[in-house]
Amino acid sequence: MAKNFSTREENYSQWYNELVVKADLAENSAVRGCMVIKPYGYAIWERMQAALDKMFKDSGHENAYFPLFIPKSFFNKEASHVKGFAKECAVVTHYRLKTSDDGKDIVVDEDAKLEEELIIRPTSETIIWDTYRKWIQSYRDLPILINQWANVVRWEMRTRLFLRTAEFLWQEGHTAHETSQEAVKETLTILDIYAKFAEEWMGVPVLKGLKSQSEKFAGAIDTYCIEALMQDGKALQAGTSHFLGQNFAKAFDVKFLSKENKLEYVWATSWGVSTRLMGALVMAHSDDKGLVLPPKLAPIQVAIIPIYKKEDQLEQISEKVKKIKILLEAKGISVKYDDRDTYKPGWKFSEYEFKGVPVRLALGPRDLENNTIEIARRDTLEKQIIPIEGIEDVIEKLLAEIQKNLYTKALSFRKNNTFSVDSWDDFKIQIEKGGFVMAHWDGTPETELKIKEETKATIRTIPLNNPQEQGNCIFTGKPSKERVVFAKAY
RNA sequence: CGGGGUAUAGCGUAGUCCGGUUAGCGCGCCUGCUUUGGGAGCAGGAGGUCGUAGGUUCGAAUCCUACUACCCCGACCA
Repeated sequence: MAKNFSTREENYSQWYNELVVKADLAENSAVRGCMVIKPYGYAIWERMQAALDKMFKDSGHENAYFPLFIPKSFFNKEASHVKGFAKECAVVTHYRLKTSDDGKDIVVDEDAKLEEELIIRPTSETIIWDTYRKWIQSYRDLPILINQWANVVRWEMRTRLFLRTAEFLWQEGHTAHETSQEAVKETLTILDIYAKFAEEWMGVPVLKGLKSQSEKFAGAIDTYCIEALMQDGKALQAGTSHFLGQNFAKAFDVKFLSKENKLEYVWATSWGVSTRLMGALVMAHSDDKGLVLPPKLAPIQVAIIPIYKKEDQLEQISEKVKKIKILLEAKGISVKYDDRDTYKPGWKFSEYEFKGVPVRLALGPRDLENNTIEIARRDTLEKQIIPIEGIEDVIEKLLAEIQKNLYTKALSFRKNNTFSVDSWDDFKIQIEKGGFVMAHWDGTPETELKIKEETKATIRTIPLNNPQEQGNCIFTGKPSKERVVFAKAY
C-alpha cells in the first residue's frame, strides 16, 4: 500500500486533494461544495461516458433529457422519496434580480416570487414519472428504457472532492415495465453492466449485491449496488440499480391497459453512476507518484518524450517519432508527443507519472544510433530499452497487460483485505483496521443501527449468490443464515 | 446546526503570545546566460487592501469587538 494511503484519514485527504489538483483532474470551485473538472479530468469522464453509453445502447436503452427544475409538489407524491431527499434540496424561489434602492447592489426582486418553488433536481424520478404518465396507456407502450446524462444537485452538509460534491455529473436510467419480473431483470441487467464497466474498464473489482432495507434508495423496494474497496480500507458505493416496484407508478398514477384488458400500475427501475467513479478510479490505483490510469480510460495512453541537446537532434528525433505515432494511432492508441522545449525531460517524466499515463517512451541520441527506444510502464514503474522495430505490437500488448495487471492487483488487495469475523471483539478490531468484514447479522434494522452507532460500520452489501451458512449474529447472537459485508464507507 | 481550528503574494508559510524600520522565506512566475537520458544552475526582476468592518493606541498583521469564508470532527449522504 502506498504510504500516503495510510488509514489515517487526514493524511489521505491531504494527499488526495494535493493529487487531484496537481494532476489537473479537478479543484474546488468558489461555489460551495462544487468542483471544477479540468480538461484532463473531463477527458477521463468522457471516456467513461462513451463506454457506458455504448453498453446501455447495446442493451436496448435510449438517451433523453428532462428538465433541471422540478415543481416542489412533485416531491410530495412519494412519501419515502421526499423523506430521503428533503433535507438536501436547493430551492428556487424567485426569478428576477433588481438594483437595490441605493443603487449600489443587486438584490432579489421580492415581487418576482414564484407561485410554486422549484427544486433543482437531486434525482429525476419525480419529473420523469410525471412525464411517463402521459406517455403510457397500453402494454404496447412498454417497456420504456431511457437514460439521461445530466447534472444533479444535493445540498450535502459536508462535501468531498469527487465523492460527495454538491453538484455532480451522472447518468440516470429510468425504465417502465409491464411486470415485476421484467423490472427486476432490468435492474440486474444494469447491475451487470456496472460491474462489467468497473472491472473491465476501470480495473476495479466490485461486489455485486443487495443493500439492506435501511441503506436502500428512498422510494425503492430493493436497491442493488456495486461496492468497491479503496486502498485505505474504506468501502465505496460505486453504482446503484433500484427496483422501484410500483411505488412511483402509484404516486404519479401511471397505469396501462394490459393484454387482458385490465388497468394496471407500471413496474419501474432507476439506476445511476456518477463522477464519483472518478474518485473510485483515483483511490483504487494511485500511488505516491500520482494517478495510475487504466489504459482503456486514459486520455493519453502513450507519452513520447524527446531527449536532445541540439536543434538538429530534435529534428531527427521528431521525424522518427512521427512514424511511431502513425503506427500507434493506426491501432487506435492515443499518443502525445511532448516536444515542448520549455520543460526538461525529467520534468516531463514526473508530469506524465502524475497524470497516470500508462506507457512512456523516451527517444534520445543514443537510441537514434542503436535504433532503440526506452519504454516505461506506469503501473510497475519498470523501464527497459527495446528495438524500435515492431514497437506498435509491443505497446499494444503492454497496454492490455497493464489493464489486466491493475485489475489483478486491486483484486488481490481486496482478497487480502476481506476478513471473516465471528466475535464482536474481533469485529470491532477489524472494522477499525479497515477492509471488508464478513460477519453474521440477525437481519434486523435495529441491530444494523446499533452496530453502526458503535463502530461506524455499515452493511455495504448482501452479495448476490451469497453462500448460505448457519451462524450467529455478531452483535445479538441470534441465528443467521449468511454473512453480510460490513465496512466503514465514504 | 453542535464541537474544534484557520485566514499574510498564484501556492505553501514565518512573524501574532510580549504592538515599534521598508512584512520575511520556499515553490511558482518574468528576463538573460549556461543546461537537457529522472522535477537544472547562476544572476537579476515582478508580485502584498496581512479575510471584512469597526475600535484601542503616537503607532496595529500583532490587542479588543462584530461579521464573513474555509478546513477538520459529528448529524446527512451516490
